Amino acid sequence: MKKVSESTVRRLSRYYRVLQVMEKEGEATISSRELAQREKLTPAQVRKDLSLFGSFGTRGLGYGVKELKERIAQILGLNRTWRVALIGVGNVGSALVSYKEFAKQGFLIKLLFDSDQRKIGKNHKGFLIKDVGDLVRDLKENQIELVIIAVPADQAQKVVDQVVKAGVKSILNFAPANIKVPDHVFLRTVNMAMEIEHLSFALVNLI
Amino acid sequence: MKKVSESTVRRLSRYYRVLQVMEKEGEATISSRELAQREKLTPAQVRKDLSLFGSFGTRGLGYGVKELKERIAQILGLNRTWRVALIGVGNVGSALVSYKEFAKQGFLIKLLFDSDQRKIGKNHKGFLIKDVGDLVRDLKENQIELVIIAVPADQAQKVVDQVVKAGVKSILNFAPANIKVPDHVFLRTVNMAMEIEHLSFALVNLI
DNA sequence: TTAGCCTTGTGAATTCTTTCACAATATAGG
DNA sequence: CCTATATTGTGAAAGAATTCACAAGGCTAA
Repeated sequence: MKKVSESTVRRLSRYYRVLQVMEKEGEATISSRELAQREKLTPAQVRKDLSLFGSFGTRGLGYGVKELKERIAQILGLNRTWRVALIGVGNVGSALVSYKEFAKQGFLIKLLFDSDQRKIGKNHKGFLIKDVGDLVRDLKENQIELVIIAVPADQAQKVVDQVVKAGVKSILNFAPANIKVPDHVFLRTVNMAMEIEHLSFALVNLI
Repeated sequence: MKKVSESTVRRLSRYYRVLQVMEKEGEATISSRELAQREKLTPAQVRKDLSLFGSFGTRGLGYGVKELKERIAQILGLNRTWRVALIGVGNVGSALVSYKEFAKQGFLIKLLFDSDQRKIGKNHKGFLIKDVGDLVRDLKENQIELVIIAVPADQAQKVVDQVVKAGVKSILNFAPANIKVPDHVFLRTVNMAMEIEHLSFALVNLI
């Protein structure tokens, strides 16, 4: 398979959302033109992206909504469930536990961790909060595949090191910190301050 | 000024964070090599990015940490404060109110809105929650420049329309919805499900 | 069946981004 | 002052992503 760029993966996610809506609306097919329109892209871009994974359109007609949706789900790994642990039950962590979209796409939160003795052992939205001290053991025992980090910035690296030690290969980090991981681990950091900085740049420079 | 790409702005945010750390560590200068190393980029990339905005390094020596930090702050619009309103005091909204990084970079939350009658009028972390029905009036009266949307997906477009009507030019959206805004409004959507989908793609395809 | 449309899939062209490579210039030490 | 070393700033080269443009194929309706 040709190299799939970051931007292509990002767009696949967007196509997937459009297709979910289209399916609900009862549409049987969608053309690259329409898909592009909905996401403010070019039809050629859509076709190029999809062509990386094979050719599943019909000339003259477009793509089967259901079929294309299934295919993208398969590409993105959404046609299965993932065992997720969330570390840090503060404001952000707490919001993420309730975030419906995760479960909808098959990301099932199985474990919650915190380091605060007052939280450990308590029930939070149906989950027992576990001690971050037992992280390595518990992640392994529960075959966690994916971890979400929502701890304060100054604890993030230490926690990530434990997560890596437990053999987890994929980490989504919400701590505003510069985390280092070995090459074989895939880390994505979401920094909300960076997003808002982009907006202020736009306000200052573009508008 | 030459066109500044999305990726460049994103990297400027990252440089800014490194420089904050460097300044605290008491470093007076930093070279493009060191800055690149810390962010896993190439020195040429760093220099190209900075050169878009002028030349403020010294050959043979590097960049003055304090000076460069100030300069990037100015470019990104962080050398001032912004008046921010947050709409939707649910799980995500609530987390964002407490998110320290915003205030640290000068994004000051001035108003909170919700549509839930049980929340309106109540105090939330020191803010009076206002009625989303009065959005247009209150945003104008309080000279809000930047709005953060954290309402459920199905209400997002309606709320954004009001925000645009109030003359706000910059919107940060956390609702998992496809929002449309006029060309003169700058919208950024953070979709946490998309971020985690990237991780599952990596797990399925790359690792 | 044929004419008229429409839409995919994809090489080629174009545009955008990153990296290279080096002249220009600063510092440090003798 | 001179030499060795470091580092910027930037055209040019290379590489990546996007868009163009069109042949190939399929649908509809008479």
